[in-house]
Amino acid sequence: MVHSPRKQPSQARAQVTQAAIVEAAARILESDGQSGLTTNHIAQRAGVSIGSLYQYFPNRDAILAALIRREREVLAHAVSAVRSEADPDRAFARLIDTALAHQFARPRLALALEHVEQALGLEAEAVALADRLSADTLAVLRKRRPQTTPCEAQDAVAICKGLINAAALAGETDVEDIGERVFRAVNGYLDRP
Amino acid sequence: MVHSPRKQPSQARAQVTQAAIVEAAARILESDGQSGLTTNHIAQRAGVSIGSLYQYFPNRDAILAALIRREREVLAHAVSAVRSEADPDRAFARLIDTALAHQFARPRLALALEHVEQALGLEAEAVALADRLSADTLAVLRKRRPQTTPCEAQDAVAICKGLINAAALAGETDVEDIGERVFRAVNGYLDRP
DNA sequence: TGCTGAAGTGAGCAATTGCTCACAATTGTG
DNA sequence: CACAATTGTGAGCAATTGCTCACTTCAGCA
Repeated sequence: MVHSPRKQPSQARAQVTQAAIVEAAARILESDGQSGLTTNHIAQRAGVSIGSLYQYFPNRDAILAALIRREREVLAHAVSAVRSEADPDRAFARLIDTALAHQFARPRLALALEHVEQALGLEAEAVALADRLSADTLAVLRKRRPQTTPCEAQDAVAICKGLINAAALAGETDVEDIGERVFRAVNGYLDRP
Repeated sequence: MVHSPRKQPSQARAQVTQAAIVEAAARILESDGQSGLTTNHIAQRAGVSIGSLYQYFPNRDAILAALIRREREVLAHAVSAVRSEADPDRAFARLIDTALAHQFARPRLALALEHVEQALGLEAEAVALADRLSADTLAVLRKRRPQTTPCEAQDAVAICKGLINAAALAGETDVEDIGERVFRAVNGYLDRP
Protein backbone atom coordinates (compact mmCIF):
# COMPACT_ATOMS: atom_id res chain seq x y z
CA MET A 1 0.00 0.00 0.00
CA VAL A 2 1.84 2.99 -1.30
CA HIS A 3 -0.51 5.69 -0.19
CA SER A 4 -1.47 5.63 3.45
CA PRO A 5 -2.45 9.10 4.53
CA ARG A 6 -2.17 10.45 8.04
CA LYS A 7 1.22 8.87 8.33
CA GLN A 8 2.84 9.32 11.71
CA PRO A 9 6.11 11.15 11.06
CA SER A 10 9.03 9.21 12.51
CA GLN A 11 11.87 11.34 11.25
CA ALA A 12 12.44 14.89 12.42
CA ARG A 13 12.17 16.44 8.95
CA ALA A 14 8.75 14.85 8.51
CA GLN A 15 7.50 16.65 11.61
CA VAL A 16 8.92 19.86 10.23
CA THR A 17 7.03 19.30 6.98
CA GLN A 18 3.80 18.58 8.82
CA ALA A 19 4.13 21.72 10.94
CA ALA A 20 5.06 23.78 7.88
CA ILE A 21 1.85 22.74 6.15
CA VAL A 22 -0.30 23.78 9.10
CA GLU A 23 1.54 27.10 9.46
CA ALA A 24 1.23 27.76 5.72
CA ALA A 25 -2.54 27.39 6.03
CA ALA A 26 -2.46 29.92 8.88
CA ARG A 27 -0.42 32.42 6.85
CA ILE A 28 -2.76 32.13 3.87
CA LEU A 29 -5.78 32.71 6.10
CA GLU A 30 -4.12 35.85 7.44
CA SER A 31 -3.19 37.28 4.06
CA ASP A 32 -5.92 36.12 1.67
CA GLY A 33 -8.73 34.83 3.84
CA GLN A 34 -10.68 31.70 3.05
CA SER A 35 -10.67 32.33 -0.69
CA GLY A 36 -7.02 31.47 -1.29
CA LEU A 37 -7.13 28.42 0.94
CA THR A 38 -6.65 25.66 -1.66
CA THR A 39 -4.54 22.57 -1.12
CA ASN A 40 -2.23 23.44 -4.01
CA HIS A 41 -1.74 26.91 -2.58
CA ILE A 42 -1.07 25.59 0.91
CA ALA A 43 1.52 23.13 -0.39
CA GLN A 44 3.23 25.83 -2.44
CA ARG A 45 3.36 28.24 0.52
CA ALA A 46 4.71 25.48 2.75
CA GLY A 47 7.46 24.76 0.23
CA VAL A 48 6.40 21.14 -0.30
CA SER A 49 4.58 19.30 -3.06
CA ILE A 50 0.90 18.45 -2.93
CA GLY A 51 1.81 14.80 -2.72
CA SER A 52 3.67 15.39 0.51
CA LEU A 53 0.72 17.31 1.88
CA TYR A 54 -1.55 14.34 1.30
CA GLN A 55 0.86 12.00 3.04
CA TYR A 56 0.18 13.70 6.35
CA PHE A 57 -3.40 14.84 5.95
CA PRO A 58 -6.22 12.75 4.47
CA ASN A 59 -7.95 15.82 3.08
CA ARG A 60 -8.03 19.60 3.17
CA ASP A 61 -10.32 19.88 6.16
CA ALA A 62 -7.91 17.84 8.28
CA ILE A 63 -5.30 20.56 7.83
CA LEU A 64 -7.69 23.23 9.05
CA ALA A 65 -8.85 21.07 11.92
CA ALA A 66 -5.23 20.59 12.98
CA LEU A 67 -4.67 24.34 12.83
CA ILE A 68 -7.79 25.07 14.86
CA ARG A 69 -6.80 22.52 17.49
CA ARG A 70 -3.28 23.91 17.65
CA GLU A 71 -4.56 27.41 18.38
CA ARG A 72 -7.15 26.13 20.83
CA GLU A 73 -4.59 24.20 22.83
CA VAL A 74 -2.47 27.33 23.21
CA LEU A 75 -5.38 29.32 24.63
CA ALA A 76 -6.74 26.53 26.79
CA HIS A 77 -3.33 25.88 28.35
CA ALA A 78 -2.69 29.56 29.00
CA VAL A 79 -6.06 29.98 30.69
CA SER A 80 -5.66 26.79 32.66
CA ALA A 81 -2.29 28.00 33.93
CA VAL A 82 -3.95 31.00 35.54
CA ARG A 83 -5.66 28.72 38.07
CA SER A 84 -2.34 28.29 39.86
CA GLU A 85 -2.20 32.00 40.60
CA ALA A 86 -2.97 32.32 44.31
CA ASP A 87 -3.83 36.01 44.53
CA PRO A 88 -7.51 36.42 43.47
CA ASP A 89 -7.16 39.89 41.98
CA ARG A 90 -4.01 39.06 40.07
CA ALA A 91 -5.60 35.84 38.78
CA PHE A 92 -8.58 37.76 37.47
CA ALA A 93 -6.35 40.33 35.77
CA ARG A 94 -4.20 37.61 34.20
CA LEU A 95 -7.31 35.90 32.84
CA ILE A 96 -8.26 39.00 30.89
CA ASP A 97 -4.68 39.62 29.78
CA THR A 98 -4.44 36.06 28.48
CA ALA A 99 -7.61 36.36 26.43
CA LEU A 100 -6.48 39.71 25.04
CA ALA A 101 -3.02 38.44 24.19
CA HIS A 102 -4.43 35.45 22.35
CA GLN A 103 -6.75 37.53 20.20
CA PHE A 104 -4.28 40.31 19.45
CA ALA A 105 -1.23 38.14 18.82
CA ARG A 106 -2.64 37.18 15.41
CA PRO A 107 -5.95 39.04 15.15
CA ARG A 108 -6.78 38.20 11.55
CA LEU A 109 -6.04 34.53 12.13
CA ALA A 110 -8.17 34.35 15.26
CA LEU A 111 -11.10 35.90 13.43
CA ALA A 112 -10.74 33.75 10.32
CA LEU A 113 -10.49 30.52 12.32
CA GLU A 114 -13.77 31.20 14.06
CA HIS A 115 -15.46 31.29 10.67
CA VAL A 116 -13.64 28.26 9.32
CA GLU A 117 -14.73 26.37 12.40
CA GLN A 118 -18.38 26.51 11.47
CA ALA A 119 -17.69 25.70 7.82
CA LEU A 120 -16.10 22.44 9.01
CA GLY A 121 -18.93 21.64 11.39
CA LEU A 122 -16.62 21.74 14.39
CA GLU A 123 -19.15 23.58 16.52
CA ALA A 124 -19.14 20.70 18.96
CA GLU A 125 -15.45 21.23 19.63
CA ALA A 126 -16.01 24.98 19.91
CA VAL A 127 -18.60 24.33 22.60
CA ALA A 128 -16.19 21.94 24.31
CA LEU A 129 -13.53 24.64 24.38
CA ALA A 130 -16.02 27.16 25.72
CA ASP A 131 -16.83 24.68 28.50
CA ARG A 132 -13.18 24.29 29.42
CA LEU A 133 -12.67 28.04 29.44
CA SER A 134 -15.81 28.49 31.50
CA ALA A 135 -14.65 25.90 34.02
CA ASP A 136 -11.27 27.58 34.45
CA THR A 137 -12.90 30.99 34.59
CA LEU A 138 -15.33 29.74 37.22
CA ALA A 139 -12.46 28.54 39.40
CA VAL A 140 -10.66 31.87 39.09
CA LEU A 141 -13.77 33.96 39.72
CA ARG A 142 -14.69 31.97 42.83
CA LYS A 143 -11.44 32.96 44.45
CA ARG A 144 -12.87 36.44 44.75
CA ARG A 145 -16.56 35.62 44.74
CA PRO A 146 -17.36 32.12 46.02
CA GLN A 147 -21.04 32.20 45.08
CA THR A 148 -20.30 32.58 41.36
CA THR A 149 -22.40 30.16 39.28
CA PRO A 150 -21.33 28.25 36.16
CA CYS A 151 -23.79 30.29 34.14
CA GLU A 152 -22.19 33.50 35.34
CA ALA A 153 -18.76 32.22 34.39
CA GLN A 154 -20.03 31.33 30.92
CA ASP A 155 -21.48 34.81 30.58
CA ALA A 156 -18.22 36.35 31.73
CA VAL A 157 -16.40 34.51 28.94
CA ALA A 158 -19.04 35.62 26.43
CA ILE A 159 -18.82 39.26 27.50
CA CYS A 160 -15.05 39.14 27.27
CA LYS A 161 -15.14 37.57 23.82
CA GLY A 162 -17.78 39.99 22.55
CA LEU A 163 -15.90 43.08 23.64
CA ILE A 164 -12.55 41.89 22.32
CA ASN A 165 -13.98 40.79 18.97
CA ALA A 166 -15.79 44.08 18.47
CA ALA A 167 -12.68 46.05 19.35
CA ALA A 168 -10.56 44.00 16.96
CA LEU A 169 -13.11 44.37 14.17
CA ALA A 170 -13.29 48.13 14.72
CA GLY A 171 -9.54 48.29 14.35
CA GLU A 172 -8.75 49.29 17.91
CA THR A 173 -5.17 48.66 19.00
CA ASP A 174 -4.94 50.13 22.50
CA VAL A 175 -4.93 46.78 24.25
CA GLU A 176 -4.64 48.33 27.70
CA ASP A 177 -7.76 50.44 27.24
CA ILE A 178 -9.72 47.46 25.95
CA GLY A 179 -8.54 45.44 28.94
CA GLU A 180 -9.89 48.05 31.33
CA ARG A 181 -13.28 48.02 29.64
CA VAL A 182 -13.43 44.22 29.76
CA PHE A 183 -12.53 44.39 33.45
CA ARG A 184 -15.27 46.92 34.06
CA ALA A 185 -17.89 44.93 32.13
CA VAL A 186 -17.22 41.59 33.81
CA ASN A 187 -17.05 43.12 37.27
CA GLY A 188 -20.15 45.17 36.62
CA TYR A 189 -22.03 42.04 35.61
CA LEU A 190 -20.91 40.01 38.60
CA ASP A 191 -21.43 42.71 41.20
CA ARG A 192 -25.03 43.20 40.19
CA PRO A 193 -27.77 41.28 42.05
CA MET B 1 -27.36 43.42 -26.00
CA VAL B 2 -29.07 40.27 -24.87
CA HIS B 3 -27.38 39.70 -21.56
CA SER B 4 -27.34 42.63 -19.19
CA PRO B 5 -27.25 41.42 -15.61
CA ARG B 6 -28.54 43.31 -12.60
CA LYS B 7 -31.64 44.16 -14.52
CA GLN B 8 -34.07 46.34 -12.59
CA PRO B 9 -37.30 44.36 -12.39
CA SER B 10 -40.11 46.46 -13.86
CA GLN B 11 -42.91 43.93 -13.64
CA ALA B 12 -44.30 42.63 -10.40
CA ARG B 13 -43.50 38.98 -11.10
CA ALA B 14 -39.85 39.92 -11.73
CA GLN B 15 -39.63 41.37 -8.24
CA VAL B 16 -41.16 38.18 -6.90
CA THR B 17 -38.50 36.17 -8.71
CA GLN B 18 -35.72 38.34 -7.37
CA ALA B 19 -36.99 38.03 -3.81
CA ALA B 20 -37.44 34.28 -4.23
CA ILE B 21 -33.79 33.90 -5.21
CA VAL B 22 -32.59 35.77 -2.13
CA GLU B 23 -34.91 33.81 0.15
CA ALA B 24 -33.78 30.52 -1.41
CA ALA B 25 -30.20 31.39 -0.51
CA ALA B 26 -31.32 32.05 3.06
CA ARG B 27 -33.12 28.69 3.29
CA ILE B 28 -30.10 26.82 1.95
CA LEU B 29 -27.85 28.52 4.47
CA GLU B 30 -30.20 27.45 7.24
CA SER B 31 -30.46 23.83 6.16
CA ASP B 32 -27.09 22.99 4.59
CA GLY B 33 -24.75 25.80 5.57
CA GLN B 34 -22.26 27.34 3.20
CA SER B 35 -21.40 24.03 1.55
CA GLY B 36 -24.64 23.68 -0.41
CA LEU B 37 -24.69 27.30 -1.43
CA THR B 38 -24.13 26.93 -5.19
CA THR B 39 -25.83 29.03 -7.84
CA ASN B 40 -27.45 25.99 -9.45
CA HIS B 41 -28.76 24.90 -6.07
CA ILE B 42 -30.09 28.35 -5.25
CA ALA B 43 -31.90 28.57 -8.59
CA GLN B 44 -33.39 25.12 -8.12
CA ARG B 45 -34.60 25.91 -4.60
CA ALA B 46 -36.06 29.22 -5.80
CA GLY B 47 -37.96 27.41 -8.54
CA VAL B 48 -36.30 29.34 -11.36
CA SER B 49 -33.61 28.52 -13.90
CA ILE B 50 -29.99 29.55 -13.51
CA GLY B 51 -30.40 31.87 -16.46
CA SER B 52 -33.09 33.82 -14.64
CA LEU B 53 -30.87 34.03 -11.60
CA TYR B 54 -28.12 35.67 -13.61
CA GLN B 55 -30.53 38.20 -15.07
CA TYR B 56 -30.94 39.79 -11.65
CA PHE B 57 -27.57 39.16 -10.05
CA PRO B 58 -24.19 39.62 -11.75
CA ASN B 59 -22.61 36.82 -9.73
CA ARG B 60 -23.10 34.55 -6.76
CA ASP B 61 -21.69 36.97 -4.20
CA ALA B 62 -24.23 39.62 -5.20
CA ILE B 63 -27.02 37.31 -4.04
CA LEU B 64 -25.42 36.87 -0.66
CA ALA B 65 -24.72 40.58 -0.35
CA ALA B 66 -28.38 41.29 -1.09
CA LEU B 67 -29.40 38.80 1.60
CA ILE B 68 -27.05 40.30 4.15
CA ARG B 69 -28.27 43.80 3.39
CA ARG B 70 -31.89 42.67 3.63
CA GLU B 71 -31.35 41.23 7.11
CA ARG B 72 -29.33 44.23 8.20
CA GLU B 73 -32.03 46.66 7.16
CA VAL B 74 -34.59 44.79 9.23
CA LEU B 75 -32.46 45.03 12.36
CA ALA B 76 -31.34 48.62 11.79
CA HIS B 77 -34.92 49.78 11.24
CA ALA B 78 -36.21 47.96 14.30
CA VAL B 79 -33.49 49.43 16.50
CA SER B 80 -33.96 52.89 15.03
CA ALA B 81 -37.67 52.68 15.79
CA VAL B 82 -36.91 52.32 19.49
CA ARG B 83 -35.65 55.92 19.60
CA SER B 84 -39.23 57.15 19.41
CA GLU B 85 -40.04 55.44 22.69
CA ALA B 86 -40.35 58.22 25.26
CA ASP B 87 -40.06 56.23 28.47
CA PRO B 88 -36.32 55.63 29.16
CA ASP B 89 -36.73 52.29 30.92
CA ARG B 90 -39.11 50.92 28.34
CA ALA B 91 -36.82 52.10 25.54
CA PHE B 92 -33.89 50.27 27.07
CA ALA B 93 -35.91 47.10 27.49
CA ARG B 94 -37.19 47.27 23.94
CA LEU B 95 -33.64 47.65 22.66
CA ILE B 96 -32.65 44.35 24.19
CA ASP B 97 -35.85 42.64 23.10
CA THR B 98 -35.28 43.79 19.52
CA ALA B 99 -31.74 42.40 19.43
CA LEU B 100 -32.91 39.12 20.93
CA ALA B 101 -35.84 38.79 18.57
CA HIS B 102 -33.60 39.36 15.57
CA GLN B 103 -31.11 36.69 16.55
CA PHE B 104 -33.65 34.09 17.64
CA ALA B 105 -36.12 34.58 14.81
CA ARG B 106 -33.78 32.69 12.49
CA PRO B 107 -30.81 31.72 14.64
CA ARG B 108 -29.00 29.52 12.13
CA LEU B 109 -29.34 32.13 9.43
CA ALA B 110 -28.05 34.93 11.64
CA LEU B 111 -25.01 32.88 12.56
CA ALA B 112 -24.27 31.76 9.02
CA LEU B 113 -24.57 35.26 7.60
CA GLU B 114 -21.95 36.57 9.97
CA HIS B 115 -19.50 34.08 8.56
CA VAL B 116 -20.49 34.71 4.95
CA GLU B 117 -19.95 38.38 5.55
CA GLN B 118 -16.25 37.99 6.11
CA ALA B 119 -15.87 35.58 3.19
CA LEU B 120 -17.25 38.32 0.94
CA GLY B 121 -15.05 41.02 2.44
CA LEU B 122 -18.04 43.01 3.61
CA GLU B 123 -16.44 43.88 6.93
CA ALA B 124 -16.66 47.56 6.06
CA GLU B 125 -20.44 47.30 5.88
CA ALA B 126 -20.50 45.34 9.10
CA VAL B 127 -18.63 48.14 10.80
CA ALA B 128 -21.04 50.64 9.27
CA LEU B 129 -23.99 48.72 10.72
CA ALA B 130 -22.30 48.54 14.10
CA ASP B 131 -21.91 52.33 13.95
CA ARG B 132 -25.59 52.83 13.19
CA LEU B 133 -26.60 50.49 15.99
CA SER B 134 -24.20 52.24 18.36
CA ALA B 135 -25.62 55.64 17.47
CA ASP B 136 -29.18 54.53 18.11
CA THR B 137 -28.12 52.75 21.27
CA LEU B 138 -26.33 55.87 22.45
CA ALA B 139 -29.48 57.94 22.00
CA VAL B 140 -31.55 55.43 23.94
CA LEU B 141 -29.02 55.03 26.74
CA ARG B 142 -28.69 58.79 27.21
CA LYS B 143 -32.36 59.02 28.08
CA ARG B 144 -31.53 57.30 31.32
CA ARG B 145 -27.89 58.27 31.64
CA PRO B 146 -27.00 61.53 29.86
CA GLN B 147 -23.24 61.22 30.36
CA THR B 148 -23.03 57.99 28.35
CA THR B 149 -20.15 58.14 25.83
CA PRO B 150 -20.13 56.74 22.26
CA CYS B 151 -17.51 54.23 23.33
CA GLU B 152 -19.76 52.97 26.10
CA ALA B 153 -22.63 52.59 23.66
CA GLN B 154 -20.38 50.60 21.32
CA ASP B 155 -19.36 48.38 24.21
CA ALA B 156 -22.98 47.90 25.21
CA VAL B 157 -23.76 46.62 21.71
CA ALA B 158 -20.71 44.33 21.82
CA ILE B 159 -21.67 42.91 25.22
CA CYS B 160 -25.21 42.31 24.00
CA LYS B 161 -24.02 40.61 20.85
CA GLY B 162 -21.47 38.47 22.67
CA LEU B 163 -23.95 37.18 25.23
CA ILE B 164 -26.65 36.45 22.67
CA ASN B 165 -24.28 34.69 20.29
CA ALA B 166 -22.84 32.52 23.04
CA ALA B 167 -26.29 31.59 24.26
CA ALA B 168 -27.42 30.71 20.75
CA LEU B 169 -24.31 28.62 20.12
CA ALA B 170 -24.78 26.78 23.41
CA GLY B 171 -28.29 25.91 22.34
CA GLU B 172 -30.10 27.97 24.94
CA THR B 173 -33.73 28.75 24.11
CA ASP B 174 -35.05 30.53 27.18
CA VAL B 175 -35.08 33.96 25.57
CA GLU B 176 -36.48 35.65 28.67
CA ASP B 177 -33.65 34.41 30.86
CA ILE B 178 -31.04 35.50 28.32
CA GLY B 179 -32.68 38.90 28.15
CA GLU B 180 -32.37 39.32 31.90
CA ARG B 181 -28.68 38.47 31.81
CA VAL B 182 -28.08 40.93 28.96
CA PHE B 183 -29.94 43.57 30.97
CA ARG B 184 -27.80 42.85 33.99
CA ALA B 185 -24.54 42.91 32.02
CA VAL B 186 -25.18 46.18 30.22
CA ASN B 187 -26.45 47.92 33.34
CA GLY B 188 -23.56 46.54 35.36
CA TYR B 189 -21.11 47.92 32.86
CA LEU B 190 -22.70 51.36 32.68
CA ASP B 191 -23.26 51.77 36.42
CA ARG B 192 -19.61 51.14 37.17
CA PRO B 193 -17.21 54.12 37.44
C1' DT C 1 -55.02 39.60 -32.93
C1' DG C 2 -50.50 40.23 -33.86
C1' DC C 3 -46.39 42.38 -32.27
C1' DT C 4 -42.61 43.81 -29.11
C1' DG C 5 -39.74 43.49 -25.34
C1' DA C 6 -39.36 41.70 -20.80
C1' DA C 7 -38.90 37.41 -18.38
C1' DG C 8 -37.51 32.71 -18.19
C1' DT C 9 -34.96 28.36 -19.81
C1' DG C 10 -31.15 24.86 -19.50
C1' DA C 11 -27.41 22.43 -22.02
C1' DG C 12 -22.86 23.00 -21.75
C1' DC C 13 -18.27 25.64 -21.56
C1' DA C 14 -14.13 27.23 -19.05
C1' DA C 15 -11.84 27.29 -15.01
C1' DT C 16 -10.90 25.69 -10.57
C1' DT C 17 -9.98 22.34 -7.06
C1' DG C 18 -9.37 18.22 -4.34
C1' DC C 19 -6.85 14.46 -4.84
C1' DT C 20 -4.01 10.09 -6.91
C1' DC C 21 -0.19 7.49 -8.24
C1' DA C 22 3.92 6.13 -10.40
C1' DC C 23 8.29 7.65 -9.54
C1' DA C 24 12.62 10.01 -7.49
C1' DA C 25 15.38 11.45 -3.59
C1' DT C 26 16.92 11.00 1.04
C1' DT C 27 17.86 8.77 5.37
C1' DG C 28 19.02 5.10 8.49
C1' DT C 29 21.07 0.42 9.13
C1' DG C 30 23.50 -4.31 8.84
C1' DC D 1 28.43 -0.04 0.33
C1' DA D 2 24.00 -2.09 -0.44
C1' DC D 3 19.34 -1.96 0.29
C1' DA D 4 15.14 -1.05 2.48
C1' DA D 5 12.16 2.22 4.52
C1' DT D 6 10.74 6.75 4.81
C1' DT D 7 9.95 11.03 2.72
C1' DG D 8 9.17 13.99 -1.19
C1' DT D 9 7.59 15.03 -6.23
C1' DG D 10 4.27 16.90 -9.72
C1' DA D 11 1.71 15.91 -14.01
C1' DG D 12 -2.80 15.14 -14.57
C1' DC D 13 -7.57 12.96 -13.61
C1' DA D 14 -12.36 13.42 -12.02
C1' DA D 15 -15.63 16.19 -10.26
C1' DT D 16 -17.53 20.48 -9.16
C1' DT D 17 -18.96 25.17 -9.95
C1' DG D 18 -19.73 29.75 -11.68
C1' DC D 19 -21.44 31.44 -15.55
C1' DT D 20 -22.95 32.17 -20.87
C1' DC D 21 -25.91 32.39 -24.68
C1' DA D 22 -28.98 30.99 -28.17
C1' DC D 23 -33.52 30.13 -27.62
C1' DT D 24 -38.60 29.90 -25.88
C1' DT D 25 -42.51 31.72 -23.30
C1' DC D 26 -45.42 35.20 -21.67
C1' DA D 27 -47.51 39.80 -20.61
C1' DG D 28 -49.24 44.11 -22.10
C1' DC D 29 -50.66 47.16 -25.76
C1' DA D 30 -52.31 49.20 -30.20
